[in-house]
Amino acid sequence: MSKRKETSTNSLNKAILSSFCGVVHALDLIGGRWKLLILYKLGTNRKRFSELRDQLPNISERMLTLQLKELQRDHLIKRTVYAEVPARVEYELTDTGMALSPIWQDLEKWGEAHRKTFGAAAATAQPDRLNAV
Amino acid sequence: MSKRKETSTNSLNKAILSSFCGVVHALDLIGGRWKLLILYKLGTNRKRFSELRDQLPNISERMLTLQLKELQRDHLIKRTVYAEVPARVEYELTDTGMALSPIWQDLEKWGEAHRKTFGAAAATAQPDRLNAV
DNA sequence: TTGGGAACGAACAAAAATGTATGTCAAAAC
DNA sequence: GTTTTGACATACATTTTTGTTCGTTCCCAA
Repeated sequence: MSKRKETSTNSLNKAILSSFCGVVHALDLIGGRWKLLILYKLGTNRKRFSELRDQLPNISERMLTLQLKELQRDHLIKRTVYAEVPARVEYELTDTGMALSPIWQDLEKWGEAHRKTFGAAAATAQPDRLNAV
Repeated sequence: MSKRKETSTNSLNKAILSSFCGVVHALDLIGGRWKLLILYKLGTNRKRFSELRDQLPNISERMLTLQLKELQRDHLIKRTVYAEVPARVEYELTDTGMALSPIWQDLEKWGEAHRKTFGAAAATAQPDRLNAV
């Protein structure tokens, strides 16, 4: 989120791919470690910063802040500040964010099925090196 | 893919989240810059290494190799080597990989719709800093 | 006997993502 | 006047991902 080099091949590839394929664009918006989880938590009802922090295992405040800011920038969530002291801030899904919901429900099913079939071992198992025909 | 530090908070978080939520597990498998694109290219029919390389804008051979290896490890694609000279290798989706297809078709729609609505400007626009109530 | 193409592997370098520690702000409670 | 609280900001360190360059192998064809 901070310092980037806009001219790196890395950045350029990202932009190219993102403009050329909707899926990649989508992944850009919801990718990363925490975003889908945050959206998921907000799926049912609006939550405040501290609630999210407490419900997301191990997230640091910095990460939460960054992700929320990006999600807001990309119009997936809406942020509301209440002028109280100490401040209270609430987050909720936008319509665009809600539109994702059926998709990650399917993805959830697929992911669970995959895990049940292949187990955690899949993460370390090596593929056959040669299966010639 | 190469040297990791299995004990870092980073790695641990990844593992924790992945085991606790199917969506995160799924994102683990199809995330990254190229994987969904590769799956997409293989969606219609099996392709060989060089075809993929030529059809993916700007991908390096190394990246393609790495991604293919991981996809194979995770049972999303199947690799077949023909004992010819020079070697010919073909890749195709497994059933698990195919099962993803409806999902990324929805994701594609969502991504396109998002881009049309918010445009490329979304990537640089800043959210309102304060919208007190 | 050199040269070629296909599909990689290895060493290295750059960039991006993630995590840690500490500081800020306002006003109200003590 | 010191402390407390929620929601961050800032500086910095670490880890992971992505990209670059070169080398390798196999046999056959020129």
